[in-house]
Amino acid sequence: MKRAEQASETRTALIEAAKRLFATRGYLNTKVTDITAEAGRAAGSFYNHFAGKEELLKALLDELAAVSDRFADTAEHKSDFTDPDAIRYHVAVYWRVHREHAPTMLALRQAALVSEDFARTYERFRRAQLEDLAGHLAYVRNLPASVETTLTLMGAMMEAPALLPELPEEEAVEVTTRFIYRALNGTDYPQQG
Amino acid sequence: MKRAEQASETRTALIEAAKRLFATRGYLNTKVTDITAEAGRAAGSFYNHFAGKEELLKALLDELAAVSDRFADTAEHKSDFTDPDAIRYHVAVYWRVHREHAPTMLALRQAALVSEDFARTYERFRRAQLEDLAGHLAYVRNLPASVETTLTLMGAMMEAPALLPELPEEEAVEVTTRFIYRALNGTDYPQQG
DNA sequence: TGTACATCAGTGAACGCGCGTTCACTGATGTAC
DNA sequence: TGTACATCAGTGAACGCGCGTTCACTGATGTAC
Repeated sequence: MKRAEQASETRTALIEAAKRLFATRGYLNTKVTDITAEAGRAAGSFYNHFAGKEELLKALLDELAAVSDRFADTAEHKSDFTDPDAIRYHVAVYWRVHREHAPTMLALRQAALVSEDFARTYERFRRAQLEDLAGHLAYVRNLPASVETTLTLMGAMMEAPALLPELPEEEAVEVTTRFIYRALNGTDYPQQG
Repeated sequence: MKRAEQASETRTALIEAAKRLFATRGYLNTKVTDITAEAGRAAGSFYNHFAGKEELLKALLDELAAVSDRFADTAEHKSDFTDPDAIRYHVAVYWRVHREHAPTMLALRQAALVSEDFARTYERFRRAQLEDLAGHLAYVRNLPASVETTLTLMGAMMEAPALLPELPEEEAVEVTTRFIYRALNGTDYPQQG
């Protein structure tokens, strides 16, 4: 095997091992040596690839940023939040990104607790999230509060499908959408037809 | 000064110091020696009063439980969540308890990340919270989802005032109430009559 | 009330565990000629 | 193609820092007589 391949295989193995461990026992509870053990490498090997656990997390965040951008770009999506479909689309995308990258998100949230630096990063992610939603509220006639405040509350609700693990994905997205729709518009879904 | 007084004064000083530090730098970031330093005592003194940082947190949780019970008992409150006042009352109580005990709640959430034991405690708190709300949903005719699911979403929204630090308390409670009212009932507030 | 001893809160230096990180070493891959 | 040397990924024992926890000591309060 070529050296470069070898190195990149180990790097990937470390990242995947880290994700598995972050998902099961959390970022703060995972030691560097846990990661190397899970990846089947020697402890020292870790430092050939990352300066420390923080740097590994930064690598995970880079992955995540790439994916988010991809989503943001593609979407030729409905804008009007008086239309349930427009809300549902955003809830679904948000949920899929977060579920796919659950270990990274969880690690980021935990890292933010003990590191100013990651706290800022987390805040930046949240803001970007909200800005994406901001434009869509302009269509709504009868918001429950100011745009800024409504955004904050709505942003919190976007996490809701994660709280409903016992429901099938589609249903979790649907009830979250309906909850948000009602809160934004002050009515239930419009009659079909 | 009597011995018992002396001991209880030190104990209190340690608890108050811990709360201050938990609030500013978080539970996980606070070391036992930080607490003793903040309280102006020697490091060893801590262990005359608590077996460790965990035991101190348990003492804080006992305080919190006492307060919560007191609130639960007193309240001869409105039950019908088709009435905005009933929702507002719950949002306000929840918010006041959480704000007053913010350092404890934050510590509990952080401790839950690294300890199974505290994770269970946190879950018990959350459940108790939801059960208190459950009875009130029976009045609502047109819930956005099943009672169980609606409860979960509503429970998440109860945290909302904490996300709105720039608003005065009353306003934060009000917008949260309105958001929840709409989501539950599928209409805006009823016309005043 | 006074004296002698016991108890106990508080002290802080020292100990030791856990874990992150280093580093001398190995063996395989790459390069020069 | 072959040989000699250089480079580099990976290894794991060992080192050392940070911090939780202990413990012998001090001095003040409590108790016995």
